[in-house]
Amino acid sequence: MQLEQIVMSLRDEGHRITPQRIAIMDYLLHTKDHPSADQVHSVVRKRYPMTSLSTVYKTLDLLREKKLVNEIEVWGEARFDAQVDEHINLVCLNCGNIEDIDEKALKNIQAKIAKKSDYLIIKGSFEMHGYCSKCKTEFQ
Amino acid sequence: MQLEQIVMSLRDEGHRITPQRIAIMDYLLHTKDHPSADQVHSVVRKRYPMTSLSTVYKTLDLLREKKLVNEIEVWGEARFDAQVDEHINLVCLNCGNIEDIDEKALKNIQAKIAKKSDYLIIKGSFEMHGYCSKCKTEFQ
DNA sequence: TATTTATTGATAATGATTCCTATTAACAAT
DNA sequence: ATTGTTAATAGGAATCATTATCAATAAATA
Ligand SMILES: [Mn+2]
Ligand SMILES: [Mn+2]
Ligand SMILES: [Zn+2]
Ligand SMILES: [Zn+2]
Repeated sequence: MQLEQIVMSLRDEGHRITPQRIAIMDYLLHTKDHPSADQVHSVVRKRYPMTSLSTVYKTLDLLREKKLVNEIEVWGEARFDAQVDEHINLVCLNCGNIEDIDEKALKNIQAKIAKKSDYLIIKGSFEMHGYCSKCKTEFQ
Repeated sequence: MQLEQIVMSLRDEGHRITPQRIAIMDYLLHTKDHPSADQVHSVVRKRYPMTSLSTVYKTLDLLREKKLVNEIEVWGEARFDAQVDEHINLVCLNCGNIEDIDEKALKNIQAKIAKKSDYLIIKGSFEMHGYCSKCKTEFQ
């Protein structure tokens, strides 16, 4: 997804385009990190020092509503993922680094569950926890 | 797992067996709910009014360390699951109810990922979010 | 029964997130 | 280009689940 398209679709829906929103969206679109709200704030601040943490939270909310970012929780903290296609997040129990893994078998499982269960399924979230390549030696 | 076995194993490791711990373990072993710490506290209190929330938190921590309960996060709140075998938790987006689904294909996927990735995998957690049978009519 | 010390309970501290509100600024209309 | 409307922002307070602190209590063991 391109920044320009997102900007246009937001404008279409009557949202205003602000430098803060552009800065936040631009960062999310170009990082493979899965940053927390605070990390987003720190990074965006370097270029646009007038951005407040409140605004970061509200912008992330807006982007989540528009399904432009995905939100996952790690250790009681929200982490944001610009990759919105269904995938598996590998979370490092030591450093908190998150890596994406695509696994097509996921879709099959989800479809099966959706049929089997009484629930009206909206979305799935699959995480695996362990130690990343950098950390696993420390914990052998 | 039986209460008696758990009690013995805790005692073996030098932990003291208190009425509070027994009450908490007993409740978790016999419910299919996925209660929050606060819910555990409320329920246990009816039988053992001398149980504090602090103790509930500390006991849940202990049980998690011993891998006797599993912890998942829903809406920034921890929920505890006495079912520790790998399974899928269906979370209702409206009422917060959680239902278990067994899916043997999960193990295959996890094994595959463990090989494919650089991570040393410790555990997986798979959730699906939607509306339960009671709530889905309201949201059509 | 006395001793040891893990556990408890009450409450303060923490920290991520949400709420509040005066001020600012995007943008449509003039 | 200017104005008016009102969405958006900044920043500080409030919220609330969880963790930390520590004096009092009670399991375990001899
Ligand atoms: Mn991801
Ligand atoms: Mn479960
Ligand atoms: Zn790591
Ligand atoms: Zn429901």
